[in-house]
Amino acid sequence: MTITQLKYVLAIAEYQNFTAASEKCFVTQPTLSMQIQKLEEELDIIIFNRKKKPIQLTAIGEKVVAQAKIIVDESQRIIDIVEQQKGYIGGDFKLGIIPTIMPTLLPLFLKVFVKKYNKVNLIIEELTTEEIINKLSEGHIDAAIAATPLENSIIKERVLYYEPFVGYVSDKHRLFKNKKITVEELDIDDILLLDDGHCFKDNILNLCGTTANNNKSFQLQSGSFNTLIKLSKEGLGMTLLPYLQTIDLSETDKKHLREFEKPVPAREVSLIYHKSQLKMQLIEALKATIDSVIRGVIAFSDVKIVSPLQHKKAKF
Amino acid sequence: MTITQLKYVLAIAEYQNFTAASEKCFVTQPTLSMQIQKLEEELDIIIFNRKKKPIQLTAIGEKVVAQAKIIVDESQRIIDIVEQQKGYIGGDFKLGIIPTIMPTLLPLFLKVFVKKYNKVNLIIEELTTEEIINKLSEGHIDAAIAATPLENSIIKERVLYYEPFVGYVSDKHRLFKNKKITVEELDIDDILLLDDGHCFKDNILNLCGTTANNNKSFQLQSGSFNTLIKLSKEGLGMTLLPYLQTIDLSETDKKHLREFEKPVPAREVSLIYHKSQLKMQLIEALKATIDSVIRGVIAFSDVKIVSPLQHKKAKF
DNA sequence: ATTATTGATAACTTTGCTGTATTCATCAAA
DNA sequence: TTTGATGAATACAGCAAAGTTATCAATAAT
Repeated sequence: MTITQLKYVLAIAEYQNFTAASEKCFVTQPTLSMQIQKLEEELDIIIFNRKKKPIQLTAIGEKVVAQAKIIVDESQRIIDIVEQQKGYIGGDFKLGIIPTIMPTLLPLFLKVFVKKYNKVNLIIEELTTEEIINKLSEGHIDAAIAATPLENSIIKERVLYYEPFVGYVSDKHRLFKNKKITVEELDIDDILLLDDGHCFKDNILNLCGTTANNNKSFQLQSGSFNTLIKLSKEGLGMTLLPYLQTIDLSETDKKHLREFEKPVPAREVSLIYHKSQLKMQLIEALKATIDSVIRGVIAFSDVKIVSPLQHKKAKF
Repeated sequence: MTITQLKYVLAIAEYQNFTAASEKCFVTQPTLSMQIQKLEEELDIIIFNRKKKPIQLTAIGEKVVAQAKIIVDESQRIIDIVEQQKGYIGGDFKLGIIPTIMPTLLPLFLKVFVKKYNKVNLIIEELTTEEIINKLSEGHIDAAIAATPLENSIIKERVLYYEPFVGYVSDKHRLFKNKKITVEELDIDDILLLDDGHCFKDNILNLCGTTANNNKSFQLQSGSFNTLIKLSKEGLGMTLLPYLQTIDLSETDKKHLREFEKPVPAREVSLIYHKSQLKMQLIEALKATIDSVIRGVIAFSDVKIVSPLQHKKAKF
């Protein structure tokens, strides 16, 4: 049994296809066939049921794959440990970021980070929370930035900051006259929301304690806050923005912003990574960088955390 | 990096000698030299300091060895998992037992166990608690039976039974007239003890709350309970026996036994194994066997646990 | 100074992984 | 039923890498 064989097993289990897996492993398909056969013979078991299309794991195959993941992870870690000891911060670092954080947070830390850690090849991908969870567990990304808590046992979370929600209210809106707004004054039916799939939408639904928005006069969802702001100006309702989205608005737009009364509802934004804690020194370096830049932008204050998990309020 | 290389690293780290390690790995010494060099080159570190005699681990070598242990353990486990899934209970099983348990417990379960699990090649070794801890952590034995708790973080414990202490009192002794005895009546200075190194001796010292026995009129220690009994008969004091030692005594000897008042002081006897939980199915099988035979011999009752750790009373 | 011990090196053998080419099995469509 | 497409297994050759034997070099012990 070799680590290479175990990596092959994991690749095949993931792609459910020898040929596709072989490409990802940078070997030919017969190589995989042979190595899997050897491993199956050595352990005297059958890992894959090739009869089914696509190929399936046998019951025992499932267990072998689970253990193989541990072994491969731990063997990756030995390199990690060595580099940490050498004090070297470098190599590829794949980071996923959810769409509602990406455009506002990235400009804040990117320049600082790549300058400080110029040996790191940072690869950033915009992903939904769901995609992030999948890619983290498969090891396709090393870490991600998302709204938390996720309550996922394979993922570890390190809180970066709490980002308050801010109301954007058109001058025709009933709340425009108020200097500050409260959660109780919100009416889910006149709040413009992002597309399904954005966890920021779920944040707001949770904030309002609503599960569905059936009794709305129109159904209109957008993937961009700019669109929501424009629609709001047209008098189609108000919207809620995460704080970082508001700092670059024009002065005229800023007149439409309404902060919440304390405790201000906020989302928790965290750096998340696989529990196996690979690339920890890179993750620590990234967290330190973001911590340092965010300190000048968001002041910690009296906030009330709203969970991104659908229909669930965060316990705090 | 291969699992084989990591095994070589572990062997060399353990024996601090390439030649000795090579024998244990069933390869020649140059093989080890070359493979270690390859690994060191791949990781771009030096694992062993060959200048010193015997060879020493470098700082980073220590970390690599620790991680290598994890990887090798986990890769061993994959075989374990497969066999468990196949429902196969077999293979070598190396069991250590402390001297004060060995002669009394072994006859109780050995026959039953080897008959039921005839595919298992049981290898039993009489070892002190200290030797057991060393051998367990090095992986030289799979499990052991000893007095617990040990409070060792790499060792897991499964309690088998609580074995009461029983006094053996000669007819000239001041306690002979009593039907039952109490801890308070004991005088450490007239109790005959086993050799140093036997944890049963430490049990008794803890029981009496004594750290040393300086003010004794004579120094006489033995490695066998039979000797202690004989000396006791000579009027040289009383002694304490673990319950299982008493059931095979002659009828005359039994007249000298004095049970304790409840709560009866007792030692906790456990099946212990490495926290990595290799060979779990065998360990479970052994525990089940011992559980079944011990039930007819020791009735659980009101006991007070005495710790085997020197100068430390067990919290319960 | 001599001998013993022990790790490194060199030359050579053997094992076995990998790639190319091909075959085989399965399933779906004609 | 035949045919074609897809995807895994097989055959075989080439080569990289692990292993062995023999020997050297360095250090420690007598």
